[in-house]
Amino acid sequence: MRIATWNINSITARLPRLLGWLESSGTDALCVQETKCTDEQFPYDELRELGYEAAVNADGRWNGVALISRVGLADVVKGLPGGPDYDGVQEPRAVSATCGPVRLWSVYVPNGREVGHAHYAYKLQWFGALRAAVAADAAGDLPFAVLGDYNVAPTDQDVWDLTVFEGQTHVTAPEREALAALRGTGLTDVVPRPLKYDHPFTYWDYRQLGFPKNRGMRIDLVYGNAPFAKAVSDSYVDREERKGKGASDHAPVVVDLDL
DNA sequence: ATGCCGAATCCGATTCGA
Repeated sequence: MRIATWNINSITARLPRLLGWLESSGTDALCVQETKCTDEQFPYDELRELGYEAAVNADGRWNGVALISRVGLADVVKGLPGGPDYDGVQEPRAVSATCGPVRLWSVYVPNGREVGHAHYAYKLQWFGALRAAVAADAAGDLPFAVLGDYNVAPTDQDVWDLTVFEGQTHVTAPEREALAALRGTGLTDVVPRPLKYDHPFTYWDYRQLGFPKNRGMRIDLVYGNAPFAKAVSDSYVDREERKGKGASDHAPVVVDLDL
């Protein structure tokens, strides 16, 4: 089966591309982030016409995640159990479900904004809650993976120029330690192959020719447990989807599984 | 050609993103 994760930066603005990409890629289950819509605005009907059902956790103009599947959606959980509030609100940043033989999470980790900002503390708290919530499944015998926009570059090689990010979020030690702690539950970073250049960036800023100059970051990650990682036959970043007018600033990360 | 930021919202300046 083929699964993927994609920060689509508004499912409304991206709907033609989303529908076209689902068909052309033959993806069975897709994790999406930044739907930027309410549940009422979510394009359930258009997806159903292509044979997909969706589990959605979205409440308006910011954030929002979904699982889109044509191989089943069972035991849906909306939200991050035990997750922290921000400004007194539980933001829609997680949804999980069992899609055929594999249990998947779609996550949109808080950005953090600036080191020392309340949003940065919230980001680290959110990682702690995620670790606790997935620990049992990560150590389990069934294929399991947490996919999404982690808003952290795991290594120095995962940003196009480290000097640009000095003192910024996404590369700090506490954020990387939070990722390492998450892996410590039994998850492996399934690193995709790039379709061009030497590093599998997944995000390129819209501004200043970020994509043509390959000024990217690898922040969209697939963290799978041992049964999941063992089943991976291929993985790549579909940078073709980042091209042209009407692209998201993130490209889909595709994973093929012998399941 | 991969091309100089884009999306949602109290309709247009503001907020957010990484």
